Amino acid sequence: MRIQKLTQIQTEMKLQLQIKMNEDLFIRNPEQTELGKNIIKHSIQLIEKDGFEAFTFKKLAEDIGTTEAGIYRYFENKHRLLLYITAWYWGWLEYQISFQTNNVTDPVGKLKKVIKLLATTVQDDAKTIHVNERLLHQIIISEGSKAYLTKQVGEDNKHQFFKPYKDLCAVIGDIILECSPKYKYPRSLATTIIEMAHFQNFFMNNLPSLTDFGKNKEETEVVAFLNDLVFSSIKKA
Amino acid sequence: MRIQKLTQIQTEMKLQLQIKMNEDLFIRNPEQTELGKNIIKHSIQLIEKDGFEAFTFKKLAEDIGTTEAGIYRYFENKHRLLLYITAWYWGWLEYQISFQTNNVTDPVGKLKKVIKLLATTVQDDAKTIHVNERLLHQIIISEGSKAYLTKQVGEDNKHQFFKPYKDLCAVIGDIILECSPKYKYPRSLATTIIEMAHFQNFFMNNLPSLTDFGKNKEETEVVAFLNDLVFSSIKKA
DNA sequence: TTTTTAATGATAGCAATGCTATCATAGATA
DNA sequence: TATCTATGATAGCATTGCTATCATTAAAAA
Repeated sequence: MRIQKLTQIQTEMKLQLQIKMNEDLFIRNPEQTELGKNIIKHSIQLIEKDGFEAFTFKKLAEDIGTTEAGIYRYFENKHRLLLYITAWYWGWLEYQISFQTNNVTDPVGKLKKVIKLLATTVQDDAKTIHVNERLLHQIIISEGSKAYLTKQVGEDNKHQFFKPYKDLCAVIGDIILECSPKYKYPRSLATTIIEMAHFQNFFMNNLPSLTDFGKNKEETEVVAFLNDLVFSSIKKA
Repeated sequence: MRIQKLTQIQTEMKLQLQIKMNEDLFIRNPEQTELGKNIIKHSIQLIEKDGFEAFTFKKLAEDIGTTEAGIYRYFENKHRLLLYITAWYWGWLEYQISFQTNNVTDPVGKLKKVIKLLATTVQDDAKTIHVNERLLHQIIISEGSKAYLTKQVGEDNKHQFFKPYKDLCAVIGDIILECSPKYKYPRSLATTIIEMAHFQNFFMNNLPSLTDFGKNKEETEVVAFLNDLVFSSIKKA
Protein backbone atom coordinates (compact mmCIF):
# COMPACT_ATOMS: atom_id res chain seq x y z
CA MET A 1 0.00 0.00 0.00
CA ARG A 2 1.42 3.35 -1.04
CA ILE A 3 -0.87 5.63 0.86
CA GLN A 4 -0.42 6.38 4.49
CA LYS A 5 -2.40 8.70 6.60
CA LEU A 6 -0.54 10.05 9.55
CA THR A 7 -1.71 12.43 12.17
CA GLN A 8 1.17 14.59 13.15
CA ILE A 9 1.17 16.60 16.30
CA GLN A 10 2.22 20.05 15.32
CA THR A 11 2.29 23.26 17.22
CA GLU A 12 -1.30 23.85 16.17
CA MET A 13 -2.36 20.22 16.27
CA LYS A 14 -3.73 20.19 12.73
CA LEU A 15 -4.57 16.99 10.92
CA GLN A 16 -1.87 16.36 8.37
CA LEU A 17 -1.66 14.02 5.44
CA GLN A 18 1.57 12.57 4.19
CA ILE A 19 2.10 10.43 1.12
CA LYS A 20 4.80 7.84 1.46
CA MET A 21 7.30 8.37 -1.33
CA ASN A 22 9.82 6.10 -2.99
CA GLU A 23 13.17 6.99 -1.43
CA ASP A 24 15.06 6.66 -4.70
CA LEU A 25 13.19 9.64 -6.08
CA PHE A 26 15.14 12.13 -4.02
CA ILE A 27 18.59 12.58 -2.51
CA ARG A 28 17.33 14.27 0.63
CA ASN A 29 13.69 13.91 1.69
CA PRO A 30 11.97 17.21 0.86
CA GLU A 31 9.15 16.60 3.32
CA GLN A 32 11.54 16.81 6.25
CA THR A 33 12.91 20.34 5.95
CA GLU A 34 11.59 23.81 5.29
CA LEU A 35 13.75 24.20 2.21
CA GLY A 36 12.58 20.82 0.96
CA LYS A 37 8.92 21.77 1.32
CA ASN A 38 9.65 25.06 -0.40
CA ILE A 39 11.21 23.19 -3.30
CA ILE A 40 8.01 21.19 -3.74
CA LYS A 41 5.75 24.18 -3.32
CA HIS A 42 7.63 26.51 -5.67
CA SER A 43 8.40 23.89 -8.28
CA ILE A 44 4.67 23.18 -8.57
CA GLN A 45 4.02 26.89 -9.01
CA LEU A 46 6.82 27.38 -11.52
CA ILE A 47 6.14 24.31 -13.64
CA GLU A 48 2.46 25.19 -13.80
CA LYS A 49 3.29 28.77 -14.81
CA ASP A 50 6.11 28.30 -17.35
CA GLY A 51 5.85 24.65 -18.34
CA PHE A 52 8.32 21.87 -17.70
CA GLU A 53 10.63 22.70 -20.62
CA ALA A 54 11.29 26.24 -19.40
CA PHE A 55 11.62 25.14 -15.80
CA THR A 56 15.21 25.12 -14.45
CA PHE A 57 16.73 24.61 -11.02
CA LYS A 58 18.31 28.05 -11.34
CA LYS A 59 14.93 29.75 -11.69
CA LEU A 60 13.50 27.61 -8.92
CA ALA A 61 16.38 28.58 -6.63
CA GLU A 62 15.86 32.28 -7.35
CA ASP A 63 12.15 31.88 -6.75
CA ILE A 64 12.75 30.31 -3.35
CA GLY A 65 15.66 32.54 -2.44
CA THR A 66 18.24 29.80 -2.28
CA THR A 67 20.94 28.61 -4.64
CA GLU A 68 20.98 26.13 -7.50
CA ALA A 69 23.35 23.87 -5.58
CA GLY A 70 20.82 23.83 -2.78
CA ILE A 71 18.19 22.26 -5.02
CA TYR A 72 20.63 19.64 -6.23
CA ARG A 73 21.02 18.47 -2.66
CA TYR A 74 17.39 17.33 -2.82
CA PHE A 75 16.88 16.19 -6.40
CA GLU A 76 19.28 14.74 -8.90
CA ASN A 77 17.70 16.65 -11.77
CA LYS A 78 14.43 18.15 -12.88
CA HIS A 79 13.17 14.89 -14.34
CA ARG A 80 13.40 13.22 -10.94
CA LEU A 81 11.53 16.16 -9.47
CA LEU A 82 8.78 15.71 -12.06
CA LEU A 83 8.64 12.01 -11.23
CA TYR A 84 8.37 12.97 -7.57
CA ILE A 85 5.47 15.36 -7.92
CA THR A 86 3.58 13.14 -10.36
CA ALA A 87 4.06 10.11 -8.11
CA TRP A 88 2.89 12.24 -5.22
CA TYR A 89 -0.23 13.18 -7.15
CA TRP A 90 -1.13 9.59 -8.01
CA GLY A 91 -0.60 8.59 -4.41
CA TRP A 92 -2.76 11.44 -3.20
CA LEU A 93 -5.45 10.62 -5.77
CA GLU A 94 -5.58 6.99 -4.77
CA TYR A 95 -6.12 8.14 -1.22
CA GLN A 96 -8.86 10.51 -2.37
CA ILE A 97 -10.56 7.67 -4.23
CA SER A 98 -10.44 5.26 -1.32
CA PHE A 99 -11.69 8.01 0.96
CA GLN A 100 -14.48 9.26 -1.27
CA THR A 101 -15.75 5.84 -2.32
CA ASN A 102 -15.47 4.49 1.19
CA ASN A 103 -19.19 4.30 1.88
CA VAL A 104 -20.25 3.59 -1.72
CA THR A 105 -21.28 -0.05 -2.06
CA ASP A 106 -22.48 0.07 -5.67
CA PRO A 107 -19.47 -0.44 -7.98
CA VAL A 108 -21.11 1.60 -10.74
CA GLY A 109 -21.44 4.52 -8.34
CA LYS A 110 -17.80 4.02 -7.36
CA LEU A 111 -16.64 4.10 -10.95
CA LYS A 112 -18.65 7.24 -11.63
CA LYS A 113 -17.05 8.86 -8.62
CA VAL A 114 -13.60 7.90 -9.91
CA ILE A 115 -14.30 9.40 -13.32
CA LYS A 116 -15.53 12.58 -11.71
CA LEU A 117 -12.44 12.83 -9.50
CA LEU A 118 -10.15 12.32 -12.49
CA ALA A 119 -11.87 14.68 -14.88
CA THR A 120 -12.82 17.53 -12.56
CA THR A 121 -10.72 20.35 -11.18
CA VAL A 122 -9.52 19.33 -7.79
CA GLN A 123 -9.76 21.62 -4.82
CA ASP A 124 -6.65 22.45 -2.86
CA ASP A 125 -6.37 19.97 -0.03
CA ALA A 126 -5.87 21.83 3.24
CA LYS A 127 -4.27 18.76 4.78
CA THR A 128 -1.17 19.25 2.62
CA ILE A 129 0.11 22.73 3.28
CA HIS A 130 3.01 22.83 0.85
CA VAL A 131 1.19 21.19 -2.06
CA ASN A 132 -1.43 23.00 -4.11
CA GLU A 133 -3.43 20.15 -5.60
CA ARG A 134 -5.27 22.37 -8.06
CA LEU A 135 -2.00 23.49 -9.66
CA LEU A 136 -0.66 19.96 -9.46
CA HIS A 137 -3.71 18.71 -11.34
CA GLN A 138 -2.95 21.20 -14.11
CA ILE A 139 0.64 19.94 -14.22
CA ILE A 140 -0.57 16.37 -14.50
CA ILE A 141 -2.74 17.38 -17.46
CA SER A 142 0.00 19.24 -19.35
CA GLU A 143 3.19 17.54 -18.24
CA GLY A 144 2.16 14.25 -16.65
CA SER A 145 2.90 11.99 -19.59
CA LYS A 146 6.40 13.47 -19.95
CA ALA A 147 7.25 11.57 -16.78
CA TYR A 148 7.19 8.27 -18.67
CA LEU A 149 7.48 9.27 -22.35
CA THR A 150 11.27 9.12 -22.22
CA LYS A 151 14.05 6.78 -23.22
CA GLN A 152 14.78 6.11 -19.53
CA VAL A 153 11.29 4.76 -18.87
CA GLY A 154 12.70 1.26 -18.46
CA GLU A 155 15.32 2.39 -15.94
CA ASP A 156 12.81 4.51 -14.06
CA ASN A 157 10.40 1.61 -14.00
CA LYS A 158 13.05 -0.63 -12.41
CA HIS A 159 13.25 1.94 -9.61
CA GLN A 160 9.47 1.49 -9.17
CA PHE A 161 8.90 5.18 -9.87
CA PHE A 162 5.60 4.46 -11.61
CA LYS A 163 4.20 2.28 -8.87
CA PRO A 164 1.67 4.89 -7.68
CA TYR A 165 0.30 5.20 -11.22
CA LYS A 166 0.16 1.42 -11.58
CA ASP A 167 -1.51 1.01 -8.22
CA LEU A 168 -4.15 3.54 -9.18
CA CYS A 169 -4.65 1.74 -12.47
CA ALA A 170 -5.08 -1.54 -10.60
CA VAL A 171 -7.60 -0.01 -8.20
CA ILE A 172 -9.68 1.38 -11.07
CA GLY A 173 -9.32 -1.88 -12.97
CA ASP A 174 -10.71 -3.76 -9.97
CA ILE A 175 -13.71 -1.45 -9.75
CA ILE A 176 -14.32 -2.06 -13.46
CA LEU A 177 -14.25 -5.80 -12.81
CA GLU A 178 -16.67 -5.36 -9.92
CA CYS A 179 -19.04 -3.69 -12.37
CA SER A 180 -18.51 -6.26 -15.06
CA PRO A 181 -16.57 -9.38 -14.05
CA LYS A 182 -16.26 -10.64 -17.61
CA TYR A 183 -14.89 -7.45 -19.14
CA LYS A 184 -11.66 -8.30 -20.89
CA TYR A 185 -9.64 -5.06 -20.69
CA PRO A 186 -9.91 -3.62 -17.17
CA ARG A 187 -6.35 -2.24 -17.04
CA SER A 188 -6.40 -0.73 -20.49
CA LEU A 189 -9.80 0.79 -19.86
CA ALA A 190 -8.46 2.23 -16.59
CA THR A 191 -5.51 3.90 -18.31
CA THR A 192 -7.86 5.09 -21.04
CA ILE A 193 -10.05 6.78 -18.43
CA ILE A 194 -7.06 8.36 -16.70
CA GLU A 195 -5.30 9.57 -19.82
CA MET A 196 -8.44 10.74 -21.60
CA ALA A 197 -9.68 12.60 -18.53
CA HIS A 198 -6.56 14.70 -18.93
CA PHE A 199 -6.15 14.80 -22.69
CA GLN A 200 -9.74 15.73 -23.39
CA ASN A 201 -9.39 18.52 -20.85
CA PHE A 202 -6.18 19.73 -22.47
CA PHE A 203 -7.67 19.57 -25.95
CA MET A 204 -10.86 21.29 -24.83
CA ASN A 205 -8.86 24.23 -23.56
CA ASN A 206 -6.10 24.37 -26.17
CA LEU A 207 -7.14 22.58 -29.36
CA PRO A 208 -10.92 22.53 -28.98
CA SER A 209 -11.69 21.22 -32.46
CA LEU A 210 -10.17 17.93 -31.37
CA THR A 211 -13.10 17.51 -28.99
CA ASP A 212 -16.87 17.95 -28.87
CA PHE A 213 -16.66 20.35 -25.92
CA GLY A 214 -15.37 23.45 -27.65
CA LYS A 215 -18.50 25.52 -27.18
CA ASN A 216 -19.03 25.33 -23.45
CA LYS A 217 -15.62 24.14 -22.32
CA GLU A 218 -17.24 22.40 -19.39
CA GLU A 219 -15.50 19.69 -17.45
CA THR A 220 -18.88 18.08 -16.87
CA GLU A 221 -19.00 17.30 -20.59
CA VAL A 222 -15.72 15.42 -20.39
CA VAL A 223 -17.22 13.49 -17.49
CA ALA A 224 -20.32 12.72 -19.58
CA PHE A 225 -18.19 11.52 -22.49
CA LEU A 226 -16.11 9.25 -20.27
CA ASN A 227 -19.19 7.86 -18.54
CA ASP A 228 -20.75 7.08 -21.91
CA LEU A 229 -17.53 5.50 -23.17
CA VAL A 230 -16.89 3.41 -20.09
CA PHE A 231 -20.37 2.20 -19.30
CA SER A 232 -21.31 1.25 -22.83
CA SER A 233 -18.10 -0.78 -22.99
CA ILE A 234 -18.55 -2.69 -19.78
CA LYS A 235 -22.32 -3.09 -19.86
CA LYS A 236 -22.16 -4.87 -23.16
CA ALA A 237 -20.09 -7.74 -21.80
CA MET B 1 -7.10 19.38 -48.35
CA ARG B 2 -3.65 18.71 -46.97
CA ILE B 3 -2.70 15.69 -48.96
CA GLN B 4 -1.39 15.88 -52.46
CA LYS B 5 -0.24 13.11 -54.65
CA LEU B 6 2.22 14.07 -57.30
CA THR B 7 3.94 11.93 -59.81
CA GLN B 8 7.42 13.20 -60.34
CA ILE B 9 9.45 12.25 -63.33
CA GLN B 10 12.82 11.27 -61.99
CA THR B 11 15.77 9.67 -63.62
CA GLU B 12 14.20 6.31 -62.90
CA MET B 13 10.60 7.41 -63.36
CA LYS B 14 9.45 6.18 -59.98
CA LEU B 15 6.10 7.14 -58.49
CA GLN B 16 6.68 9.66 -55.73
CA LEU B 17 4.46 10.93 -52.99
CA GLN B 18 4.76 14.37 -51.48
CA ILE B 19 2.86 15.76 -48.52
CA LYS B 20 2.09 19.44 -48.71
CA MET B 21 3.49 21.12 -45.62
CA ASN B 22 2.70 24.34 -43.83
CA GLU B 23 5.37 26.82 -44.94
CA ASP B 24 5.69 28.39 -41.51
CA LEU B 25 7.08 25.14 -40.15
CA PHE B 26 10.43 25.63 -41.84
CA ILE B 27 12.78 28.41 -42.90
CA ARG B 28 13.91 26.65 -46.06
CA ASN B 29 11.86 23.81 -47.53
CA PRO B 30 13.66 20.57 -46.67
CA GLU B 31 11.96 18.66 -49.48
CA GLN B 32 13.73 20.75 -52.09
CA THR B 33 17.39 20.04 -51.41
CA GLU B 34 19.57 17.06 -50.69
CA LEU B 35 20.68 18.50 -47.36
CA GLY B 36 17.05 19.19 -46.48
CA LYS B 37 16.01 15.61 -47.19
CA ASN B 38 19.00 14.39 -45.20
CA ILE B 39 17.87 16.52 -42.26
CA ILE B 40 14.47 14.82 -42.31
CA LYS B 41 15.90 11.37 -42.80
CA HIS B 42 18.57 11.58 -40.11
CA SER B 43 16.45 13.44 -37.59
CA ILE B 44 13.89 10.63 -37.78
CA GLN B 45 16.64 8.10 -37.18
CA LEU B 46 18.22 10.07 -34.34
CA ILE B 47 15.02 10.97 -32.51
CA GLU B 48 13.86 7.38 -32.72
CA LYS B 49 17.19 6.14 -31.41
CA ASP B 50 17.97 8.62 -28.59
CA GLY B 51 14.62 10.25 -27.87
CA PHE B 52 13.63 13.85 -28.41
CA GLU B 53 15.18 15.19 -25.20
CA ALA B 54 18.67 13.96 -26.08
CA PHE B 55 18.31 15.05 -29.69
CA THR B 56 20.31 18.19 -30.62
CA PHE B 57 21.07 19.97 -33.89
CA LYS B 58 24.76 19.49 -33.17
CA LYS B 59 24.41 15.71 -33.08
CA LEU B 60 22.16 15.79 -36.13
CA ALA B 61 24.74 17.85 -38.01
CA GLU B 62 27.53 15.44 -37.10
CA ASP B 63 25.35 12.52 -38.15
CA ILE B 64 24.72 14.06 -41.56
CA GLY B 65 28.22 15.44 -41.97
CA THR B 66 27.26 19.08 -42.05
CA THR B 67 27.36 21.85 -39.46
CA GLU B 68 24.95 23.01 -36.79
CA ALA B 69 24.46 26.33 -38.59
CA GLY B 70 23.44 24.36 -41.66
CA ILE B 71 20.50 22.82 -39.84
CA TYR B 72 19.39 26.20 -38.51
CA ARG B 73 19.01 27.38 -42.11
CA TYR B 74 16.14 24.86 -42.42
CA PHE B 75 14.51 24.81 -39.00
CA GLU B 76 14.25 27.47 -36.33
CA ASN B 77 14.70 24.92 -33.55
CA LYS B 78 14.18 21.30 -32.72
CA HIS B 79 10.60 21.84 -31.62
CA ARG B 80 9.68 23.13 -35.09
CA LEU B 81 11.38 20.09 -36.56
CA LEU B 82 9.28 17.84 -34.33
CA LEU B 83 6.16 19.72 -35.41
CA TYR B 84 7.25 19.22 -39.01
CA ILE B 85 7.74 15.48 -38.84
CA THR B 86 4.61 14.88 -36.78
CA ALA B 87 2.54 17.04 -39.15
CA TRP B 88 4.07 15.11 -42.01
CA TYR B 89 3.02 11.84 -40.40
CA TRP B 90 -0.59 12.91 -39.88
CA GLY B 91 -0.77 14.11 -43.45
CA TRP B 92 0.67 10.86 -44.72
CA LEU B 93 -1.69 8.85 -42.53
CA GLU B 94 -4.74 10.71 -43.77
CA TYR B 95 -3.62 9.86 -47.28
CA GLN B 96 -3.17 6.23 -46.30
CA ILE B 97 -6.66 6.15 -44.83
CA SER B 98 -8.32 7.71 -47.85
CA PHE B 99 -6.38 5.34 -50.08
CA GLN B 100 -7.03 2.18 -48.11
CA THR B 101 -10.71 2.84 -47.43
CA ASN B 102 -11.30 4.01 -50.96
CA ASN B 103 -13.31 1.00 -52.07
CA VAL B 104 -14.89 0.24 -48.69
CA THR B 105 -18.53 1.27 -48.69
CA ASP B 106 -19.46 -0.04 -45.25
CA PRO B 107 -18.60 2.65 -42.63
CA VAL B 108 -18.03 0.00 -39.96
CA GLY B 109 -15.47 -1.65 -42.20
CA LYS B 110 -13.88 1.74 -42.77
CA LEU B 111 -13.60 2.45 -39.07
CA LYS B 112 -12.08 -0.95 -38.43
CA LYS B 113 -9.54 -0.26 -41.13
CA VAL B 114 -8.70 3.09 -39.53
CA ILE B 115 -8.18 1.49 -36.13
CA LYS B 116 -5.94 -1.13 -37.67
CA LEU B 117 -3.89 1.50 -39.48
CA LEU B 118 -3.48 3.52 -36.30
CA ALA B 119 -2.63 0.68 -33.96
CA THR B 120 -0.44 -1.48 -36.18
CA THR B 121 3.21 -1.10 -37.13
CA VAL B 122 3.36 0.65 -40.44
CA GLN B 123 5.54 -0.57 -43.23
CA ASP B 124 8.07 1.76 -44.78
CA ASP B 125 6.41 3.49 -47.71
CA ALA B 126 8.64 3.13 -50.78
CA LYS B 127 7.05 6.19 -52.31
CA THR B 128 8.80 8.44 -49.81
CA ILE B 129 12.49 7.74 -50.07
CA HIS B 130 13.80 10.02 -47.32
CA VAL B 131 11.12 9.14 -44.76
CA ASN B 132 11.08 5.84 -42.92
CA GLU B 133 7.47 5.53 -41.84
CA ARG B 134 8.11 2.66 -39.49
CA LEU B 135 10.56 4.75 -37.44
CA LEU B 136 8.29 7.75 -37.72
CA HIS B 137 5.44 5.70 -36.29
CA GLN B 138 7.63 4.86 -33.29
CA ILE B 139 8.40 8.55 -32.85
CA ILE B 140 4.70 9.39 -32.93
CA ILE B 141 4.11 6.84 -30.18
CA SER B 142 6.89 8.05 -27.89
CA GLU B 143 7.23 11.73 -28.74
CA GLY B 144 4.09 12.70 -30.64
CA SER B 145 2.21 14.32 -27.79
CA LYS B 146 5.23 16.49 -26.95
CA ALA B 147 4.43 18.41 -30.11
CA TYR B 148 1.40 19.98 -28.43
CA LEU B 149 1.96 19.46 -24.69
CA THR B 150 3.82 22.76 -24.40
CA LYS B 151 3.15 26.29 -23.24
CA GLN B 152 3.38 27.50 -26.85
CA VAL B 153 0.51 25.30 -28.00
CA GLY B 154 -1.70 28.37 -28.51
CA GLU B 155 0.92 30.15 -30.61
CA ASP B 156 1.64 27.01 -32.62
CA ASN B 157 -2.07 26.50 -33.14
CA LYS B 158 -2.41 30.03 -34.56
CA HIS B 159 0.18 29.03 -37.15
CA GLN B 160 -2.09 26.08 -38.03
CA PHE B 161 0.66 23.62 -37.18
CA PHE B 162 -1.87 21.11 -35.87
CA LYS B 163 -4.14 21.23 -38.89
CA PRO B 164 -3.09 17.78 -40.19
CA TYR B 165 -3.93 16.23 -36.82
CA LYS B 166 -7.24 18.09 -36.72
CA ASP B 167 -8.09 17.09 -40.29
CA LEU B 168 -7.41 13.46 -39.46
CA CYS B 169 -9.57 13.78 -36.37
CA ALA B 170 -12.37 15.26 -38.49
CA VAL B 171 -12.10 12.46 -41.05
CA ILE B 172 -12.34 9.80 -38.37
CA GLY B 173 -15.14 11.70 -36.65
CA ASP B 174 -17.10 11.68 -39.90
CA ILE B 175 -16.67 7.96 -40.30
CA ILE B 176 -17.92 7.53 -36.73
CA LEU B 177 -20.99 9.59 -37.61
CA GLU B 178 -21.53 7.49 -40.72
CA CYS B 179 -21.62 4.44 -38.47
CA SER B 180 -23.85 6.06 -35.89
CA PRO B 181 -25.38 9.43 -36.87
CA LYS B 182 -26.67 10.13 -33.38
CA TYR B 183 -23.45 9.51 -31.52
CA LYS B 184 -22.67 12.59 -29.45
CA TYR B 185 -18.87 12.62 -29.22
CA PRO B 186 -17.38 11.85 -32.65
CA ARG B 187 -14.34 14.14 -32.28
CA SER B 188 -13.49 13.10 -28.76
CA LEU B 189 -13.89 9.45 -29.68
CA ALA B 190 -11.61 10.04 -32.67
CA THR B 191 -8.84 11.55 -30.52
CA THR B 192 -9.37 8.75 -28.01
CA ILE B 193 -8.78 6.17 -30.73
CA ILE B 194 -5.69 7.98 -32.02
CA GLU B 195 -4.11 8.63 -28.64
CA MET B 196 -4.96 5.26 -27.18
CA ALA B 197 -3.68 3.41 -30.23
CA HIS B 198 -0.31 4.92 -29.36
CA PHE B 199 -0.45 4.99 -25.57
CA GLN B 200 -1.60 1.40 -25.22
CA ASN B 201 1.23 0.40 -27.53
CA PHE B 202 3.75 2.39 -25.48
CA PHE B 203 2.42 0.97 -22.20
CA MET B 204 2.34 -2.56 -23.56
CA ASN B 205 6.05 -2.34 -24.41
CA ASN B 206 7.29 -0.23 -21.51
CA LEU B 207 4.87 -0.38 -18.57
CA PRO B 208 2.92 -3.53 -19.38
CA SER B 209 1.01 -3.72 -16.11
CA LEU B 210 -0.88 -0.63 -17.22
CA THR B 211 -2.48 -2.74 -19.95
CA ASP B 212 -4.04 -6.15 -20.48
CA PHE B 213 -1.57 -7.06 -23.21
CA GLY B 214 1.54 -7.71 -21.14
CA LYS B 215 1.71 -11.42 -21.82
CA ASN B 216 1.73 -11.54 -25.58
CA LYS B 217 2.60 -7.95 -26.42
CA GLU B 218 0.63 -8.22 -29.62
CA GLU B 219 -0.56 -5.19 -31.51
CA THR B 220 -3.61 -7.17 -32.57
CA GLU B 221 -4.76 -7.11 -28.95
CA VAL B 222 -4.63 -3.32 -28.90
CA VAL B 223 -6.72 -3.38 -32.07
CA ALA B 224 -9.21 -5.73 -30.41
CA PHE B 225 -9.45 -3.49 -27.35
CA LEU B 226 -10.05 -0.39 -29.47
CA ASN B 227 -12.63 -2.16 -31.61
CA ASP B 228 -14.46 -3.28 -28.50
CA LEU B 229 -14.29 0.20 -26.99
CA VAL B 230 -15.38 2.04 -30.10
CA PHE B 231 -18.13 -0.22 -31.37
CA SER B 232 -19.80 -0.74 -28.04
CA SER B 233 -19.88 3.04 -27.62
CA ILE B 234 -21.37 3.88 -30.98
CA LYS B 235 -23.68 0.89 -31.37
CA LYS B 236 -25.48 1.71 -28.18
CA ALA B 237 -26.66 5.10 -29.48
C1' DT C 1 31.10 32.49 -71.73
C1' DT C 2 30.80 35.47 -67.94
C1' DT C 3 28.15 37.09 -64.16
C1' DT C 4 25.15 36.61 -60.48
C1' DT C 5 22.78 34.11 -57.14
C1' DA C 6 21.84 30.39 -53.95
C1' DA C 7 23.32 26.77 -50.98
C1' DT C 8 26.75 25.01 -48.22
C1' DG C 9 31.00 24.74 -45.36
C1' DA C 10 33.96 26.52 -41.82
C1' DT C 11 34.57 29.09 -37.71
C1' DA C 12 33.75 32.02 -34.00
C1' DG C 13 31.32 33.52 -30.23
C1' DC C 14 28.09 34.13 -26.49
C1' DA C 15 24.38 33.54 -23.13
C1' DA C 16 21.95 29.95 -20.77
C1' DT C 17 21.71 25.30 -18.94
C1' DG C 18 23.04 21.30 -16.27
C1' DC C 19 25.81 19.78 -13.01
C1' DT C 20 29.88 19.34 -9.54
C1' DA C 21 33.00 20.98 -6.10
C1' DT C 22 34.71 23.70 -2.27
C1' DC C 23 34.55 26.45 1.81
C1' DA C 24 32.28 29.16 5.33
C1' DT C 25 28.65 29.61 8.78
C1' DA C 26 24.74 29.20 11.72
C1' DG C 27 21.83 26.04 14.53
C1' DA C 28 20.90 21.93 16.54
C1' DT C 29 22.77 17.83 19.07
C1' DA C 30 25.75 15.23 21.77
C1' DT D 1 32.38 22.53 24.38
C1' DA D 2 32.68 19.74 20.45
C1' DT D 3 30.57 18.22 16.25
C1' DC D 4 27.40 17.33 13.08
C1' DT D 5 23.92 18.94 9.64
C1' DA D 6 21.69 22.01 6.58
C1' DT D 7 22.33 25.90 4.13
C1' DG D 8 24.63 29.82 1.78
C1' DA D 9 28.08 31.63 -1.27
C1' DT D 10 31.05 31.09 -5.06
C1' DA D 11 33.51 29.12 -8.70
C1' DG D 12 33.97 26.46 -12.62
C1' DC D 13 33.20 23.74 -16.69
C1' DA D 14 31.16 21.12 -20.50
C1' DT D 15 27.11 21.20 -23.28
C1' DT D 16 23.24 23.40 -25.47
C1' DG D 17 20.87 26.76 -28.21
C1' DC D 18 21.40 30.14 -31.22
C1' DT D 19 23.49 34.03 -34.29
C1' DA D 20 26.88 36.00 -37.23
C1' DT D 21 30.55 36.24 -40.66
C1' DC D 22 33.23 34.90 -44.58
C1' DA D 23 34.82 31.74 -48.06
C1' DT D 24 33.64 28.36 -51.64
C1' DT D 25 31.16 25.79 -54.90
C1' DA D 26 27.46 24.79 -58.01
C1' DA D 27 23.63 26.21 -60.54
C1' DA D 28 21.06 29.69 -63.09
C1' DA D 29 20.79 33.90 -65.66
C1' DA D 30 22.78 37.22 -68.56
